[in-house]
Amino acid sequence: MGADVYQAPRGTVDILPAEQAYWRYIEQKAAQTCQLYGYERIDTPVFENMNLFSRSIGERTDIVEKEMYSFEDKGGNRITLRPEGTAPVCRAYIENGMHNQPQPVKLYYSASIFRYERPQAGRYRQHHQFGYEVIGDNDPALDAEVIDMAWRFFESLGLRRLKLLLNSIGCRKCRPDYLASLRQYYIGHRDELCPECGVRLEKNTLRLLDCKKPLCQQFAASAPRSADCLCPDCAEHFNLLRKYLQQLELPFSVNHCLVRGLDYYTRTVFEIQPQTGGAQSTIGGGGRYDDLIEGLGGKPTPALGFATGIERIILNLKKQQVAIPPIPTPEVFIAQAGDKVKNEAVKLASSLRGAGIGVLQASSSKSLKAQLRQANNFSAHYVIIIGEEEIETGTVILRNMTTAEQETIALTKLQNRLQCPP
RNA sequence: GUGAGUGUAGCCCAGUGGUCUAAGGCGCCAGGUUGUGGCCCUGGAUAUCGAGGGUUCAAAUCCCUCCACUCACCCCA
Repeated sequence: MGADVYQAPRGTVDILPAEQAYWRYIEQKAAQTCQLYGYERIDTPVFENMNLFSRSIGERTDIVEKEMYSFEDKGGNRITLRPEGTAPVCRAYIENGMHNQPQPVKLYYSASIFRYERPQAGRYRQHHQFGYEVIGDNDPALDAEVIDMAWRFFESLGLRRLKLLLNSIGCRKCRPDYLASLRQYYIGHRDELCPECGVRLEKNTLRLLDCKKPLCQQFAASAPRSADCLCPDCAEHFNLLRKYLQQLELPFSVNHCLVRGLDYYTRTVFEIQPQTGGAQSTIGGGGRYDDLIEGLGGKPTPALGFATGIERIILNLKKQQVAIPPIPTPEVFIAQAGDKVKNEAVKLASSLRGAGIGVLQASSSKSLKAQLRQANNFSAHYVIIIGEEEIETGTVILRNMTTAEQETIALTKLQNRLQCPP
């Protein structure tokens, strides 16, 4: 690479003006949805102490083992750029004594997430997640609400043809027994598994279930199912959740191979995916993490949440050709005829802006023809033409760029005319 | 981290060893008479052909290394 060629680091992108309409659209829908369900926004630091993530996500997950951006700062602290959003929110909940607030506490965030991965479409080293957490209540109706909210959010964006996958992976009481029987089952097929699954068998038994190799999928299909091995409390919780989801007419399907990559999940896990899509198709997912807050040093506190990747949402909005409202630009353009009137043009622009009217100014060196072309390129609806003749009579020419009609109008009436067009 | 593909102006792309001091389209800029856009016409600017090195009389075209992107694995949003 040339010594003086600068490019954005691998896996990062500039979000250019042309893309911003998507971001603003999603941001706005997210905030609306959150308000509808009673969530308040929280912003946590971009970096945290490393052990917050290794303890919460799981020491032996891929995220912690090989994907974190970690470094030592000048004070010798082990720092990590946040690789997910839930643990920081839980840390903030504990640190700020939010258990003293009325429970549950409902928080949402929209934040940059950092993971050192090999970039692909829909996968970046810096990406953005919108997520929300409801902390301090174990009511399965809240699980249903969290899922319903995610679904409603995607619908409000105009995304269609999504599918909702659901599973329950039990709690610390019943999961060990389930994992033991799963392990037992897979040990019986050890020699037939793919090499990766051989490793998973030792390292992360649950993940055996979502291997994509056809043969491994056959084993997964007849493997013991977590939902069949729940303790009475978890079974009741899962039953109620499904009942509520049916009430809400959410088209979920229980997928017993659905497990998630972070260790803190308990009971409910779910994912939302487009019906067609490549490898990184999941646009959002979440679940319950009833032990996480306690694990981070808080009081035992049930909680659950959801997160979605903005870049993947945009990918799908484009794929489904959803029309996005454009970001408004100034409607008025001031052109000047002759260079002696620049002073007046500058004053006029400022006074209109002071009245809340968006204004662009023409480049003074351009011909009037070029200024009009410039106005057209910027999609101005009105062009104000100001020249020496106009200044003498205290008027301007107001040209409507859509109808190509124009009139001479007194300067004193201009503002009113632009604010209340006939 | 593994495997495969790709990389020519702001964008889309032609070009597979000499006629390439690189073609076309979009976009941009300017003109088509004196103070008026969009269509049309004419003209113009913009490319160290991803970077570095090598082979050759000759390289955008062949080889090597690196960088980036895309796809799959892996993982996940």
